Amino acid sequence: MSQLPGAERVPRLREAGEGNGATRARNEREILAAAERVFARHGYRGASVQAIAEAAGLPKSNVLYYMGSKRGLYVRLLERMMARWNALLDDISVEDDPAEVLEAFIRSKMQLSRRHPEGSRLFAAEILGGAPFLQEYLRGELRDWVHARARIFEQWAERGLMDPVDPVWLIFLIWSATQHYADFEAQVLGITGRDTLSDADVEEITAFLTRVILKGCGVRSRQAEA
Amino acid sequence: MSQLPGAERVPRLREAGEGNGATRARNEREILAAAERVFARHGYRGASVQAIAEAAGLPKSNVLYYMGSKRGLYVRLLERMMARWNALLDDISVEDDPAEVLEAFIRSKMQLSRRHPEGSRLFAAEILGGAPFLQEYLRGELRDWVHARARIFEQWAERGLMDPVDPVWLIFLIWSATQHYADFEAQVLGITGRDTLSDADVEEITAFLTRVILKGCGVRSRQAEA
DNA sequence: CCATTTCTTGACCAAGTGGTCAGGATGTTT
DNA sequence: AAACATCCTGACCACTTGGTCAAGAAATGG
Repeated sequence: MSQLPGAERVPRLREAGEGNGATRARNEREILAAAERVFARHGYRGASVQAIAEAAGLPKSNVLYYMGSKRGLYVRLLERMMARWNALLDDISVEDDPAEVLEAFIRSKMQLSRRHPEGSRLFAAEILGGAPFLQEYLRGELRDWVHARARIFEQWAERGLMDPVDPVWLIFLIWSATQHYADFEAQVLGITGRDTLSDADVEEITAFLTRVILKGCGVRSRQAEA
Repeated sequence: MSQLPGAERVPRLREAGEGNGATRARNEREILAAAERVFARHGYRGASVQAIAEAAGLPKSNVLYYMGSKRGLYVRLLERMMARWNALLDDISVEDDPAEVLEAFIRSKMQLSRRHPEGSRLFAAEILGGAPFLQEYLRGELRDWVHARARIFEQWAERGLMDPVDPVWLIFLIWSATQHYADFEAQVLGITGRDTLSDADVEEITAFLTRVILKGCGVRSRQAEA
């Protein structure tokens, strides 16, 4: 009795000339992208596998076939985002120029937010909810990452290349200011009355942030040490 | 058949000496507080009336009796938060001292995030999800609020009291930097290795932000105009 | 005292949840 | 063509969802 009408088989049309295992890759990509959107928008609890499946244009069972479970899918997305994160500003040294490094930091963080706004928001939603899946990462890897860079900022300050500001607060300042344009995009667009941020806008914001933050920290640019 | 055992009436104990209508007030307060926590943590979709009821220590039906619907409850919380928002930096003029005003702005925004972290996160979750309930507010009221203040910053710049930075980006910078400590609390605590931020921490952060941002914008303090 | 209004809450409902599974479709190898 | 592995998906399951409702409990007013 519970047979839906019109449920006869409609064979999935396949883009011409991809008989190989490319289907799997394409479907996975599609699912990950769709899931990133849905999780970012509604959080872990608020997202439904059904919604993700619809966004990816696949049946729910298929999504679960590829990804195993909702939780597994979510974790995989977080890991992908963390990998992008870790690639940021990976090698700096006391010998580098503070102005260059800080500008590169601001710029690359800004571009991460711009290139992966959904991933950025996914991460934000996870933290907002108390970081149930990322506790370990925050207290481990990321903490080390921060303190390694903080140490370098301190050494720069000691050498008189910038003001002796607290380097951890400085990192948070840069994170928050750049993250803002992904996470609060709806607010930024609403207030500025645009419907997207252009490349030129992003460039302008980057320049603004670089200028204010570098000046605010008294960074002396391109000078040899005494 | 579906009768749970142990479901006999357990009369709700009532705090001594509050026979009046104080019960209603107290229950409402309890529900709003619980709902703010749950919505902040899980977003609108991810929050369940059941979870809110449990957090408030009331049966689900009672929550719905007081609040009408999940949506109504959510909207009421948003409105409460917007009211707190609007009270911020309500009257400033070109005649005021930029340094004082900007510091007051940073300080009061910081304290809003500190005093109402759940409300802050609730707001963040709403924006993160594309601001489905706040579109109008963002494009109306809040936009006007921002542009009114932006105009004043511009006039200060014209009078040489600060650098000619884009005032809207400046407001976003202050918002994001302060908001960060509520919204990303889990991250801040994880990285700094604390389990709460003390008043002293907040004071230190406020001082840091004030110093960097004011210096970064070249704000000249307490000077009469030419 | 009774009458009326306001509160309170378990039972219930249709719809949606994450996840399983059987069985057919498709692809690959021989 | 036969054999085997992989892929795909509708039907189904137990459970949760937001919301309604009726029946009773308390408070209030005369």
